[in-house]
Amino acid sequence: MKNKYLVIYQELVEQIEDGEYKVDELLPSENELKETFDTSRETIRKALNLLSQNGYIQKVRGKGSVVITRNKFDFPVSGLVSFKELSEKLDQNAETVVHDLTLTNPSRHLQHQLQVTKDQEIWRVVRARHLAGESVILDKDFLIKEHVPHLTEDICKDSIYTYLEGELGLKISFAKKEITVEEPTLEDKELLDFEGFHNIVVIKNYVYLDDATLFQYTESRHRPDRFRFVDFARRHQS
Amino acid sequence: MKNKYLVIYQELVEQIEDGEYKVDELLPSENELKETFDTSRETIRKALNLLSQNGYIQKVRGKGSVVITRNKFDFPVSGLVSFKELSEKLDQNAETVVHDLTLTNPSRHLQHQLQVTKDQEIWRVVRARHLAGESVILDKDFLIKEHVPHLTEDICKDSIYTYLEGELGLKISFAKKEITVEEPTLEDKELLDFEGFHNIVVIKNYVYLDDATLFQYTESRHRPDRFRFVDFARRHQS
DNA sequence: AAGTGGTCTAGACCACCCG
DNA sequence: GGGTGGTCTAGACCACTTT
Repeated sequence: MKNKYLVIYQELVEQIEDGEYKVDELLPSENELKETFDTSRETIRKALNLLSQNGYIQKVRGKGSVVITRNKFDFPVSGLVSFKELSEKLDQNAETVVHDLTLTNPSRHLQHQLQVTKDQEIWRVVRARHLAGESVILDKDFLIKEHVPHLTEDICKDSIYTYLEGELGLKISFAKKEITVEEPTLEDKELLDFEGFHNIVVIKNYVYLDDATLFQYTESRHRPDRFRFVDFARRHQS
Repeated sequence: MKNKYLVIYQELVEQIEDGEYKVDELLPSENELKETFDTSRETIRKALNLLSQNGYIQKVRGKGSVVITRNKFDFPVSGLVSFKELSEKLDQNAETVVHDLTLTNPSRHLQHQLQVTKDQEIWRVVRARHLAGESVILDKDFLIKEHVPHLTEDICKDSIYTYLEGELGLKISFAKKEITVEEPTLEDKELLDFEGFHNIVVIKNYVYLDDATLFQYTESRHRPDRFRFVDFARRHQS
């Protein structure tokens, strides 16, 4: 509990989710909130901007902050979410099978994607994700060894992210994501239950650390029926 | 040219894109920028936060603002982009065929999606988008007549967004987007050049106005080879 | 006219990084 | 220790909506 504006943000999120402020209602004005939280208006505005960015409110000039609908199906695939968090949200029987966990030198393609030289060692992790008894997602992770000296099958079966952020204290700050639909490869057909599906959804992720260094490249290959992406785009200035 | 922080933002974007600041280099510090732009630090910070949100820089505590790579293929499909802007970016021969432009009463499904009653009239617009001579995208737009009294084929052939924002002065503020992969419908097969493709990428858009009212529901149906989505996700606080 | 959010200012203290 | 970005403050003026 440090940052005032974060505390205020969390407090307001809770109140909205508890239904204390309903959809289409107005939040108290910034001046009122300033008083109730005993702070300055700019700090209140920081908290409100967070609410706005995360899809809780829409600010309207001259009126106030309107509470808006978060879609029912609004689970946050948008942004950075690991399979572990995701399967917990979806509340399904989830299992992970590790097919490969090796140290290699990067191919030319990977050298380019990860911006490394051919002499830097790279972890290659291939995992199949099972939901409701079917193998539906193939995750291929490539991590720069320099940042991740150790990696075991147990870590990969659980969640690499949890390990990186928890044990290693690495701070992941942002990711660039590219989504395309492609023909399945032989590897896809081998490791996934494909049953007559003709395409595969490929999500390429470039993951950056807090200090702006690129350290991981991931391909997450989804059977099309098990793919859904939700995005929340706010219009900014030109 | 009004908002100081926007002017500063645009100035810095230009300098970065012109290569005055290169990838992995630091921008001048906030205090220096404060002086050069003759303003306060908070205003500089507002501009820098915009740069950060739009993927130009990564701020590192104790060091400065690092310029980061925008991928070469980084055309902004992320966020709200109309077909017109998109085809201009891609620099292809683009054409739009209007297949339907009618006023109807909403089906039960649409009543739900648009949150309207069955008595409110709705524009139904169906357009096929042609790129390089092939019909590859099917756009189905549903607009609430209350907000858009007039609509002509010419407007639809050009860009509905341009008309709404330009002529009508409507301000679009944000959209919720959902991407899935589905089986093509008969309509898809009729109106698109499908040639052996087995899936279709469906992008459902819920578009909101400045005052937080929902006014449009759109389905954009892409042939899989013509679909690509780029996202830039920043990790925020818990 | 009163109230709302949007912008801008000048100053302060802090946590962090680096030489 | 000096510089950096992160947070917070108290106050000001503006554009907009509502009564």
